[in-house]
Amino acid sequence: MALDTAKKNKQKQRREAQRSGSRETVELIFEATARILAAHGRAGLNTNRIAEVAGVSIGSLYGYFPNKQAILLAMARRELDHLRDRVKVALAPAPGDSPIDPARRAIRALIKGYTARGRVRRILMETLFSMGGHEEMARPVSEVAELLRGRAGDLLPAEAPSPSEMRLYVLTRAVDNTIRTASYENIDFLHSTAFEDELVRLVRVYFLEP
Amino acid sequence: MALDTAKKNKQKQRREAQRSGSRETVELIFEATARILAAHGRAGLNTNRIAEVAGVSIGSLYGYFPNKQAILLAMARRELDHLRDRVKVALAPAPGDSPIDPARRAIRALIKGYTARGRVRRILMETLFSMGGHEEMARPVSEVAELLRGRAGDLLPAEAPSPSEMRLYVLTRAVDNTIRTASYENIDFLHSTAFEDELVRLVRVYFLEP
Amino acid sequence: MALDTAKKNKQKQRREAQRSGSRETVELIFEATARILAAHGRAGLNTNRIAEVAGVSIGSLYGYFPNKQAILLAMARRELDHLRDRVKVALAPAPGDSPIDPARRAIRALIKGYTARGRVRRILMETLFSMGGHEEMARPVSEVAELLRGRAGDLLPAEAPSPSEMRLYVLTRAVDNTIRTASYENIDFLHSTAFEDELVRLVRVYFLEP
Amino acid sequence: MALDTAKKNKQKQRREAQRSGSRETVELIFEATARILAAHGRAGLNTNRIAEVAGVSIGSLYGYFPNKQAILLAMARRELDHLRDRVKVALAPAPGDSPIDPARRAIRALIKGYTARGRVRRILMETLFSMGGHEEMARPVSEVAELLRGRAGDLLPAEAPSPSEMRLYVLTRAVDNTIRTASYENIDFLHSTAFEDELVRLVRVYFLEP
DNA sequence: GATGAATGAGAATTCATTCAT
DNA sequence: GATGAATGAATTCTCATTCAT
Repeated sequence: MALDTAKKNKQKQRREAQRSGSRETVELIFEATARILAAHGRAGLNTNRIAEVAGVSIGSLYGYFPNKQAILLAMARRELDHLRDRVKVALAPAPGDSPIDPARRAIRALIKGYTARGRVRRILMETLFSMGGHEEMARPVSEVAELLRGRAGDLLPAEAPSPSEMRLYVLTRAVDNTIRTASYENIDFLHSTAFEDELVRLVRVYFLEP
Repeated sequence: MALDTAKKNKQKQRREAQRSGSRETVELIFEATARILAAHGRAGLNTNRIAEVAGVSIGSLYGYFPNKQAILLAMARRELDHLRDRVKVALAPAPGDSPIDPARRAIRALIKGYTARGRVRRILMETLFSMGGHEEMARPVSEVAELLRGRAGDLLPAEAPSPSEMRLYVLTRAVDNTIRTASYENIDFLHSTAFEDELVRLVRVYFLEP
Repeated sequence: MALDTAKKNKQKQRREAQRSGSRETVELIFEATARILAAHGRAGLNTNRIAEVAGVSIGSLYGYFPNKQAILLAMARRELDHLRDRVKVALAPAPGDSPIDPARRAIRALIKGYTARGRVRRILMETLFSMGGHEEMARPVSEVAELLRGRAGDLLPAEAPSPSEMRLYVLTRAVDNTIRTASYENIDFLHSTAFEDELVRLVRVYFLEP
Repeated sequence: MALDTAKKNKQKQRREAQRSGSRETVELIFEATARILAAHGRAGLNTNRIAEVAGVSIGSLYGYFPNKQAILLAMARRELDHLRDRVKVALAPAPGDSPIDPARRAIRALIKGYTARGRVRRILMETLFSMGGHEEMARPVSEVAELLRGRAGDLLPAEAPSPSEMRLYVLTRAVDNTIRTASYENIDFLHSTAFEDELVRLVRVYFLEP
C-alpha cells in the first residue's frame, strides 16, 4: 500500500494533546505492539489486540494513529533513530583515540543495537521496507556516512586518500548490513572479539589501502 | 501466519502434487503470482486472484500448493537458487583469468541478479524472511563462501594468508548485502563501472592485505 | 470438526462476550438459528445466513460466539436445561399426590418437551452428541435420577425395596429414551393417554415389584 | 510416501480383476470409511480421502455410489441389519429354555453389538438419523417386536396377558435405547452381569405383571 | 476525549462431483 | 469400467475501521 493512501486529511486530534495522557498512551501502544510482535509475529498483530494489551480502547488507539501501518511506521522510525544516535555518539572523538577507535566503538554499538529486540526490530524494518521506506531505512546510514565524510581529516592518516562518496557508501553499507545479517542469522561468533576485529579490519584496510 | 502457529495438525489429505500437467500449471501460478506482486504488492495478492490470472481454477491451485505461503516460499527458493547458480558460474575459473576476475564476474552477476524483478524479488525475500527462513536465505551465500574457501589457492597470491571462515563470512555478506541494499535503494550508480570497481576493490584489499 | 482437531492454538483475541446488548443479540442469534434449522436442516445452516436472519452483522455474531459449533452447543445446553427444569418441577411433591403422580407428571412433561421444536431439538442433540457431549447429554437425566433417589422414601411404598443406583439408571433412561425415540419416530399414539399409561405402568411395576 | 502411495494405487488397480471386483471394491470403500470415521470423525470424512484410503480412484468410488451420503447410508443399513439378525438369532427358541432365556440372550447380543465399533456405529446412526431415516432406524426394533408378538404364546406364561402392540413398542424401545445410551455414555457397569440382570428384570416384570 | 459494539468486505480454503482420457 | 486432474460454489472466519454514546 502506498504511503500516500493514508488519510492524512483527517484532523490530527492527536499531536501532543494533554502532554501527559498523550505521551503515555502512545508509549503503551508501542509497548503492546512490541510485545505482541515478539510473541506472535507480524501475523499475530491486529489493532484490537494492540488496544487490549495496551489497556486502551480501540477507539482511543485510532485517536492517536490513523491506521495500523502508522503505528509500525512510527516505531520503525524511532528504532532507526535510536541506533543512529548511538552510532553517532560512538563516532564522536574521544580523548586518546587512535584513528580506528571510533570505528570500533561504532561497530560495537551496531552489534549491540541489532541484537537487542531482534525479532521486533526485524519485523519493524520489514514493515518499513515493504511500505517503500527504502530511503528512510537508508537515511541513518547516510547520515553516518556524511558524518564520516566531514571527519575524514581527523579519522584518516594524512597520507590516506580522501574517501569518495561511493567509497563511503560501500563501506557503511558493508559494515551495517553484515552486522544486521549476522544478527538475523544469529551466528555464534556474533558477540566475539574476533568478529569485531574482523569488521574493524574491514574498515581499516578498505579506507587505508590505495 | 508465523510458522509456529501454523495449523500443522490439520489432515493433509490433499491430492499430492506432481499431477501430470504439473510443470506448466506450477509455472502459470508462479507467473501469475509474480505479475500480481509486481503490480499490486504483497497486500494485493490473494489466492483467488492468482488462480484467476493464472487461468487455473482455485481448486487446482490448492492441488499444487497447500496454501498461499507455500507458493511464495517455493518462488523465493527458486529465486535464491537461480542467483546462487549464476554466481557459481561466474566464479568458475576461466582461461586467462587474473586472480580478481572471478570476483568481478560474481559481482556483476549479483548486481544484475538483484536488479532483475526487483520488487517481486524483494517481496519473496521478505516472505521467506518473515517465515523464519534465515538459514535458508543465508545458504546460497554460505555455499559461495565455501566454494571460495576451496579455491583460495587459485584465487589468492601465494603469499596471501589463507582466509579464515570468519573472514569469508564477512566478505561474502559485505558484498552480497551491499549490492542487495543498493538495488533496493535503487541508487543511481548501481550499474556504473565505478560501483563495480569499488566492490572489486573491497574484495581485493580485504583479501590481500595482512 | 471434531473436538480433538479443533484449532485451540489459535489466538483467542476476540473481544469477550457479554457486550452490553448481549442478551438480546444472543437471543436473536438463537432464534435465527432455530428458524433456519427448522426450515433447512443442519446442512442449510451457515453463519452468514444466521447473521442475516438475525438481523445482525456477521462480525457481531463472531463477537458473541467463537464459531458456529458454539452456537449450536449453547442452544443444545439450554434446551437440555429447560427440559430438565420442567421435569424437576413435575417431580416436586404436590398436595394430594398419590405415589405415582409425580412420575405421571414427569412423563407428561417429557412427552410435551420432546415434541416441541422437534426437528430443531433433534439437530441440537445430534450436534452435542457428535461433539462428544455424551456426559453432558446424560447429565439432566442423571440429575433427575439423583433427585428420585433422594425422594425414594416419599415416592415408594414403605415395603418397596430402596432402588439401587443401577435400577434408577435403567428406569430413567428407559423412560427418557423411549419417549425421545417415539417423538422422533412421530408415532401416532405419542399423545394418547394409553401411551402415557403404558409408561406410568413401566415405572410402577419396575419400581414396586421385587 | 505420497508418490509411493500413488504408484501402489495404480498397480493395484489390477489384482482381482473381473471376479467380484464390485463386491470387493464396495468392501474396501466401507472399510476405508469406517477407518476414517473411527480416526477422524464425521468431519474428517471426505470422498477423496475415502478413495485414497480404500486404494480406489475417486472416479471409481462414484461408479459404486452416487454420492457421499449413499455410502454412509448403505453402511448404516448394513449395521442395523447385522444387529437385528443377531438379536433374532438370540430370540430363537432353544432346547431347555426357560421363558426369560431368549430375552437374556437378546440383551446380551444388544450389549455386545452396541459396544463393537462404537464410534463408527454412532456416526452411522446419526447420519441415517439426520437424513430422516427414523423409520429405517426403527425397523429392526419393530421387526423384533413383531417377532415377539408372534411368539408371545411360547414366551409368556399362560396366565400372562397377551401384550398389546403398544406394550411391545415400549418394551423393545426401552431395552434397546437404554443399552444404546449406556454404550454411548460408556458407563462402567455396561458389561456387568448386574446390568444384564437389571434389564432382564425390566423385561420380566413389565411383561408378567398385570 | 474515551469507549467498545458493530460493521462487512474480503480472504483462505474445502470438497463433492464431473468428465475427458 | 477405471482414473484423477480439474472445477468452483460455498463457507467459515478475520480485522481494520467507524461512530453513537
